[in-house]
Amino acid sequence: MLRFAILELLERKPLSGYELKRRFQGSIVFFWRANHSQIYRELKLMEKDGLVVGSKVPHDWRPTKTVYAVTSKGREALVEWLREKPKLRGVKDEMMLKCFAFHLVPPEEAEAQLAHHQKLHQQRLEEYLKIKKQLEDRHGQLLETRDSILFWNALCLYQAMDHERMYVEWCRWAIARHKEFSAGNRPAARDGRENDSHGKLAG
Amino acid sequence: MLRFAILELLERKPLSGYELKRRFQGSIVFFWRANHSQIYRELKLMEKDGLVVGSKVPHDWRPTKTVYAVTSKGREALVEWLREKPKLRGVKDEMMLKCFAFHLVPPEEAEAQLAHHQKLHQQRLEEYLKIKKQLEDRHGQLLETRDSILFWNALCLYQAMDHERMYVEWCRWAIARHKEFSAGNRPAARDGRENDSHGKLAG
DNA sequence: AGATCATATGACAAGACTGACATATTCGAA
DNA sequence: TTCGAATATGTCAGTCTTGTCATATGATCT
Repeated sequence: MLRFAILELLERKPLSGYELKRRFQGSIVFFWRANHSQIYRELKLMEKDGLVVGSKVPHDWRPTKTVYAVTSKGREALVEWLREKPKLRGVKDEMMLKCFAFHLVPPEEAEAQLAHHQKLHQQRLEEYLKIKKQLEDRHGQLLETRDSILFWNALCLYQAMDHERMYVEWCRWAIARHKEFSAGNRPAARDGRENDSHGKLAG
Repeated sequence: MLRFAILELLERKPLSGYELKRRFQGSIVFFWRANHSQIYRELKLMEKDGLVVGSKVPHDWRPTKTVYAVTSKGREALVEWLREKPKLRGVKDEMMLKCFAFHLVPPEEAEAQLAHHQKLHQQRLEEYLKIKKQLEDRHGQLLETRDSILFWNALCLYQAMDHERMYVEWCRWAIARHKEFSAGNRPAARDGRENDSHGKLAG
């Protein structure tokens, strides 16, 4: 899995392990991440498998780096993988796992955790918006591009933003429901429910 | 991580490894999953750590099973974990990782994959709706419950549904954008964009 | 009679991932 | 001049996770 993420980036431009790590930050982080120890190890394995070749690039100052480029074998492996039907993999979400047992903690704490999580996702959303803005400044309206790399990149970015937005909204909604629950209110909130997301969507 | 998922379920009711696996299917699958080999191994480790105790329960027919119950130490560990602030973990999404490099495959194939993925998420959403319906048949309107276990359960279920809905919508939207892109259209679609999710939300 | 399904448990290999430790250089700031 | 930050690379231990193979039993279907 990780090796395909690496191949995708190297296919655009040969990079060293360190540069690769930085590229992850700016694009693939949306849906994949890895730390440097993982990346360096994987690069060596991939070289052994003939998917990439490394070449040493000396520097005046700074340590010599090894820049990796995709081989034709690597490119084939990447395309082959891209054409496979992806299977639907399960979500793993620590916050939700906790939420599932929040009846075991004091209600204020549960609510504080929801609020905290909302903030984290909000922040992440804002980072993504910043990245979007940068791309737009450089390339204009993303969806009007003729560049297929940029086009798919944009779709991915939108997906990542949708995800964060959904999460933020859910947190907000959950906190409101929880307040009602704690107060023991039933009917007062009912009229309002038609106007929030779950009133519309959950039917 | 897995051990807390297990503790959450055992805290409600002592279960054998096999039953635990089945419980995962019905509730925690929304945001965590594990196969049986993982569960059995973890249960043994947890018993060694004193978080659970197993007791053999013989059967007339069927092999004897070992039912595990949470110890007070296990319960403490669970609550302690629940009260920690959860850190925001990165998403890992194979489909999106592929999407990022879809410029390398023929456009029809990319689109077919999006459509296929949309269907998978649609199906998952329908499963969740079925589960929701079952819960409602048994307990009435979920958000009006006085049962805190059920309440949090419902919030989690709604989150899972929101997630699937978001994904389905994004796939639909992405396919439409991609058709425009392939056709080389720019302006024709512009008026319509104000009415779809990204016209509204991405600003 | 034979096949298959559901219950019930486990071993094992391989891969993925985290986090801490370790090292070396150069630049710029305090 | 000392400190930290950025560049650049690696090891290692331990954990988590996946997937496959293996083994039983009894029930039910054909």
